[in-house]
Amino acid sequence: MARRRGGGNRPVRMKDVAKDLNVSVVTVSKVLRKHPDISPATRKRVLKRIKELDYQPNWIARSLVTRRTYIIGLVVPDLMHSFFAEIAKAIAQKVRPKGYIVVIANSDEDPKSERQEIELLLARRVDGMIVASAQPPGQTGIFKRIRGREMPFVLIDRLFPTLDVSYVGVSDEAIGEMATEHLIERGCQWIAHIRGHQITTGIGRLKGYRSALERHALKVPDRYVVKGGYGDTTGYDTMKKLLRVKPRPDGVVCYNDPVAAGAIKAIVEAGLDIPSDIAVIGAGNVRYSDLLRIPLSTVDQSSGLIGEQSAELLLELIESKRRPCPQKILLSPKLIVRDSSKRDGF
Amino acid sequence: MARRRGGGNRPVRMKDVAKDLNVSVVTVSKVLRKHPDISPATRKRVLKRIKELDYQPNWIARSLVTRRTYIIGLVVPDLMHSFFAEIAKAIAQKVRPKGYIVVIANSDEDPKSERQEIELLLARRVDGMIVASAQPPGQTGIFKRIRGREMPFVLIDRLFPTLDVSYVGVSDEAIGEMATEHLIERGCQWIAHIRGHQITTGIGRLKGYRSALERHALKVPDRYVVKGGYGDTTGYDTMKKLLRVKPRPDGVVCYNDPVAAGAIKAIVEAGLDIPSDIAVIGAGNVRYSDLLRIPLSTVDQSSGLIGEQSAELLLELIESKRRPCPQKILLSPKLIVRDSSKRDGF
DNA sequence: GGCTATTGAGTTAGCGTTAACTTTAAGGAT
DNA sequence: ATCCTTAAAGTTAACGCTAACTCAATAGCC
Repeated sequence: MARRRGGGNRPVRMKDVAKDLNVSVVTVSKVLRKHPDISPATRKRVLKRIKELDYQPNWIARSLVTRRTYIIGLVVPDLMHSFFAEIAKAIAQKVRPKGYIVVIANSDEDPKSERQEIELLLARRVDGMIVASAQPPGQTGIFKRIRGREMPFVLIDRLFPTLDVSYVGVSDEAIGEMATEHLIERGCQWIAHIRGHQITTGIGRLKGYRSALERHALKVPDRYVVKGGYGDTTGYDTMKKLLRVKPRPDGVVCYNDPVAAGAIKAIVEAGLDIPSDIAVIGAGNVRYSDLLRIPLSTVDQSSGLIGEQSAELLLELIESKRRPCPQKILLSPKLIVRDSSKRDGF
Repeated sequence: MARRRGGGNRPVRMKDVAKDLNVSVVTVSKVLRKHPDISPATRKRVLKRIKELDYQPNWIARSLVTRRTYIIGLVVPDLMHSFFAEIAKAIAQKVRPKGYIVVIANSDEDPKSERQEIELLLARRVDGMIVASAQPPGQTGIFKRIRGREMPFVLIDRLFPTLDVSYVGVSDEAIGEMATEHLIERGCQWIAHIRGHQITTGIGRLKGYRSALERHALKVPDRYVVKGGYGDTTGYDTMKKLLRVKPRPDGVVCYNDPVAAGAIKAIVEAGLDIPSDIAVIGAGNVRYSDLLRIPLSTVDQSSGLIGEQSAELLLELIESKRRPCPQKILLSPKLIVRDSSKRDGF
């Protein structure tokens, strides 16, 4: 009994292509998959008919059989941060030629919401995932769950050292060190640090900040290190607090560029000059960083490269039969000096 | 004959849940779909077993039967423009509770690449699409194709007036008018305009710019209107050209904020003061706009609202049996005055 | 008590494709 | 002529799920 829902003209199926050609569905399927079975003559006939009917293979049906969705999940903490937007773009560009599409999930820096997003992607049976995680350092449960499902995945930006998984990012310690080192060279003595939350990147950069100070035998009390968030508003608020610390800081290493942008606003509003009173440096080399009130010195994390490399790694994990060993790729940060730190050294 | 590929422990299926419970697969399916057939007792037993086995329904198989993918395609010209990133975020947030995921495709402002992305989404049989199109005004072929496929879709940001489709955005003419009007009020006489390319938004804003000038009986020669691109670099270059126009413009209406940011850079580099020498206004109220070198006046396009509304519209199109009529929603722009235009009027 | 609803299941038949196997016909070697 | 190989198809049975239908048992009614 023909059972046909909805009145509309349904999409063309292989069956339709095969019918007037007097070939079987399998023949059409084989043509599409470039199976060597088919003779050039038949292939040509089939291809012609496919074009005539504007046939497009049904990915869903195909997925059901092959167990491949050709969907890649990307989980980021904040798509509006151009750092992640650029990564997303690079990933999509990299995987597109191979037929993959990218689903982007936002966690809003919330560990729980991130876990939900990941669960959803698991349920959707994506072929692999790339995750910039907002989980606190110890919390690796969700990653173990991903691995339990035998789902290929690559972590980016935020490293979980105890976990043996593929990773692409820059060394956060190097970032913190490079930024701090730069301010020291520029003659800053009382260098403050607006740090991120308890996630790995925040800790790494703090560590780098400390080790740079130590190497130069600079003693800076703990009150110069304050917790900020990830955005400009928190950067603004935190900087205001820092301005009351005595002696006043003459340099600030910010967790990232948005925070730095907020900090700059606070400093300018206080009537102070950047960089002569206070030098500022951020991280991430966010778009517009050089268009800010005071062009912002920053440490570049080469987001495009992170996207590309992670996509490459993931594709390898997905497409190779024998799962390759997890690989950790550490890219090196790059110092970009703009006005916000351009002051004479000693 | 059992035919089982790959050694691994395959995901749990309905069959597995049903087996030791002595119920049929359909019963399990009905429980999951909240079908009223099932008694509370059976439902409970099934739910318990589902949890025990950590069963997750297979979306692919479900899609094949229901002809619904619960995937929504979003096509934007540039994900790195925070205007679009915010829209993307808002859309994802809106549709997530209903079980949809969002696939983001970047067209890079290239009409051809946009068409390819749309074709891909069609082939993937997404449930609906939201498109901020980069097609030139006349080119509506691709939209007709989408409609031919009976695929629900909503245009955003860029309107194609000749097309009878759903749309959400702000009136570009209103944007251009509001921005220009503002500069006139602030006493600018020689107001230049850096316009976008030949896409609808560019034309609309130009029109608004012209009608505002007209209403105030201001005669501004055509050489004050120059074509820019969409980004800061082109804004920078174009502004440099504008600075050589005599008499020098004392106000610039920029196509969008990135262009304005570039223009600001050029003006400042030329040793001129903003806003006393030249007032600048952009459009889009991009993140960081108030953190720019000179905090940028702008016309807000309420990107979040665009995302929300378009998602709502699309869901209606998808979920209602009888396709509702195309609806055009025009949001009103909002003037945001910051330093770049804060000068005394006449 | 016989007849008709109602409840709570189960049966059957796909959805559109592919993997694995089978078939047919032609060609070549012996 | 017989056997074996190969090329070029076709057949069959899933993939995991749901829609539509069927069925049995209980309940309700006069």
